[in-house]
This record gives sequence, structure tokens and C-alpha cells, in this order.
Amino acid sequence: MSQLNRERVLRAATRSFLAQGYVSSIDAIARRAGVARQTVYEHFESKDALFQEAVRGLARRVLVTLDGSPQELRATLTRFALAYRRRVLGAQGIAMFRALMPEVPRFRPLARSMYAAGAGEMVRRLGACLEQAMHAGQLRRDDPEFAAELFLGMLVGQERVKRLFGVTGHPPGDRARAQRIVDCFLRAYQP
Amino acid sequence: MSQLNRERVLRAATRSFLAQGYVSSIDAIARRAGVARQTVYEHFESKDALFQEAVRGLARRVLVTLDGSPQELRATLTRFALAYRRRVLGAQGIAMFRALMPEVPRFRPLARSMYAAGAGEMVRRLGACLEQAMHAGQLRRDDPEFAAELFLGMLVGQERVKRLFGVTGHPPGDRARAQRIVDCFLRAYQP
DNA sequence: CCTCTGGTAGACTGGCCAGTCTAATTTCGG
DNA sequence: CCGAAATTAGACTGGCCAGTCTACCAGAGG
Repeated sequence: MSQLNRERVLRAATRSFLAQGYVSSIDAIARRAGVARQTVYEHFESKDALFQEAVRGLARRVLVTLDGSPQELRATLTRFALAYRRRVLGAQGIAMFRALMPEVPRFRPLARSMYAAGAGEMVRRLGACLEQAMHAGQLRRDDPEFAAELFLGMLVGQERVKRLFGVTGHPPGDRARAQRIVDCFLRAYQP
Repeated sequence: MSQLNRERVLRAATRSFLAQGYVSSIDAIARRAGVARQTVYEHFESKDALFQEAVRGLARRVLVTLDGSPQELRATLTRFALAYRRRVLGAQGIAMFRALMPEVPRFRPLARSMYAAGAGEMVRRLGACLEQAMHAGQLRRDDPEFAAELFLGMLVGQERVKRLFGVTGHPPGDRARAQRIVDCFLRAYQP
């Protein structure tokens, strides 16, 4: 069993599932990987197993770094806002959402751990960052995770919905918009 | 062709599609409606047609009334916040999202018109309401639709994601939370 | 040169489903 | 009460798919 073929299949499966959801046929995945159907089953128990492994590999892609000194909070948040919007509102992010949502009821534990590793972790990190800023007197004191969730909601909330419904909204790379949202957030949380 | 049977089928289809998405079989829908498969085809061209009609009936359910005098803005927004959260974060709202998302690529025009009639209309109405408040000097002047989108994002953004991933968040009927979000919004937009 | 391993192509089973067709039955207006 | 329209159960076609199986092939290591 070559590790190489395994990787090939996994990559092909990821692409297929992203594009068409769980309904992608094993045949299509094998063809895309340039491999026989039997070879897929050589490396993965079943379609479910393949799906789960492919999907797990996606969780990490949601995270966005959150760097910068706490002094220049506005700059840090703006950089983050732009990166997060690009990640989440980009074609990849939307496709992932679409592919995953309908399968949640069939893969509850997987879905939960996906949230924890992706968006949930993002909330925690952002919350920690905001907490620092609160302690430094740059933000009004309040529950930092609540603030983080509000901020993330402001950043992508309605625009993700638009995109999921196939309505094209503002481009995720729109600097001015990211800036405006950050400023709104800072106003709401000024000390 | 009895109108009664037509209604029965439509109701059953709506429930089935909400529960399992487009994959619900016509057989299952017919059984649920207490009707023969053939009867379904008597009233609807095809599964696609049935799906589209069932789904169209759902669009209206998203809208939430936005009443109250402009004087008591905080009370109006809080009432709205609670109702909107209940509507969108409730089991129905989440199921609808899950059922629709994956089919968007196959039904682009339908999806767009669904957005326009549901969430999009909500943004417009809320924007109009906020604009009044801005003119009355109760809110800082700014693009009212932008403000509306931010507000909706704050209200349900991250929590909808949680629920879609099967993570149970705060109950949608949580008055205190709705209140807190409204207050954050008002702080961001105080004159 | 031979054999073992991982791979390939394609046949095959069993299951599900959309959509059509038929023959029998019910319903209801006139 | 009659006859047309609506409805029913169930058979049937054709298509797709997961997963198994078999027979064949290529190359690497002894």
C-alpha cells in the first residue's frame, strides 16, 4: 500500500466532497485520483471513513493567525478581520460550509469536533486577545468570549448567508469594509 | 384533482425536505401525505418542481415584524432581536438552512429569490427603521443597511454556526443575551 | 527467472430511486 | 344512480451507486 496513493485519494476526495458534498461517488473520486476503485477501498474502510478523514483535514484551514502587539489593537484587529473574511467568505470556505452542513446529523461527533477545532478555537484565541486589551485598558471590560463572538458575527454573519444563497456580496478582500467593521466594534467596546 | 390532496402533499413534502433535504424520496413524501405516489405526480410536474414549491413557501417564515414607535428604539430593537433569534436559531430555521444550502448550486434563481424575500427583505426593513432613528437623532448617521447587516450578524452570526455544527449554544429565547447584544449595537451607533 | 505485493479493469450483487404505466376502485356531480 | 374524473396499489424500466470479487498485470527483491 503506497502512502503516495493514499495521499492522492485523500486529496481527490477532499476536492470532490468540497465540490459536490457527500454525494460524490467513489468512482468519481477514484477517477479524479487516477486510481482504481479497488485501490480506494485498499486504503479506506468505507465511503464514510474516507469522508470523515477528508473533512477532518479541512478543520485546520479555518484558523487565521492573530498577531501583533496589544498596543496597536486597531491594526491587529484589522489585519485579522481581513484575513478571516478572506478565509471564511472565499470560495473554499463557502464550499466547505455547504458540503458539511447537510451531513452534520449523520456525523454528530465529527461535526462537533470540527467546530471546536475551527471556529470554536478561533473564538477562544480572539477572546484571549481581547481580554489582554481589556486588561490594558484599551477596551471596556466585559466577557471577552462574548465580545469575540459578536465581532466574528459582525465580520461575516450576514455576508456568509448571502454567499451561501448564491448572492454575491462585497468581496472578502475589501479593506475599507473590514476597517469599518473593526471601527464599529471598537466603538461598541471603547472603555 | 382535489386541492385538498395538493395541500396535503405540499405540507408533507415541506416537512420531509426540512428533515432530510432534497434526498427525501417521493415515496416517503407520498406515504407521509397518506396518498399514492401517482397522486403526487398528478399535482406536481417532477420532484424538482415539488421541491421548489415547497421551499418557496418557507421564505415567508423568516420575516419578523418590526413594530414600535421610533421613540422607544431600545425596546423596539430588543423585541425584534428576541423574535428574530427565535425564528432563525430555532429548530425550524436551522433545518431550513441545512436543507437549502446544498441545493443552492442546482437552483440558483430560486435561492437568490429566497434570499431576497427572506433575509434580504429583513435587512431592508431593519435598515429603514434604523434610518428613521438616525434622522430622529437617536443613532449616529451612517449607511443604514450596513448597520442593519452588522446588527443581524451580531444577533445570530456565530450562534447559527454553532447550531449548524450541532453545538448547542445559548437558547434563542434568552432575553438577557438579546438585550446585551442590542446594547452593544446601540453603543456602537450612539450619536 | 520466479514469486509476491500492490495495483488495475471490469463484472457483479443488491439496494434505492424517479418516473411511467396499468388495471381496479373510489368519489362525486348531475 | 350513472359515468367521468380522481385515486390507488403495485408492477416495471432504467439509472446510479456502494461494496465485493475475480482475473490479470507490472515491477521489485531474492
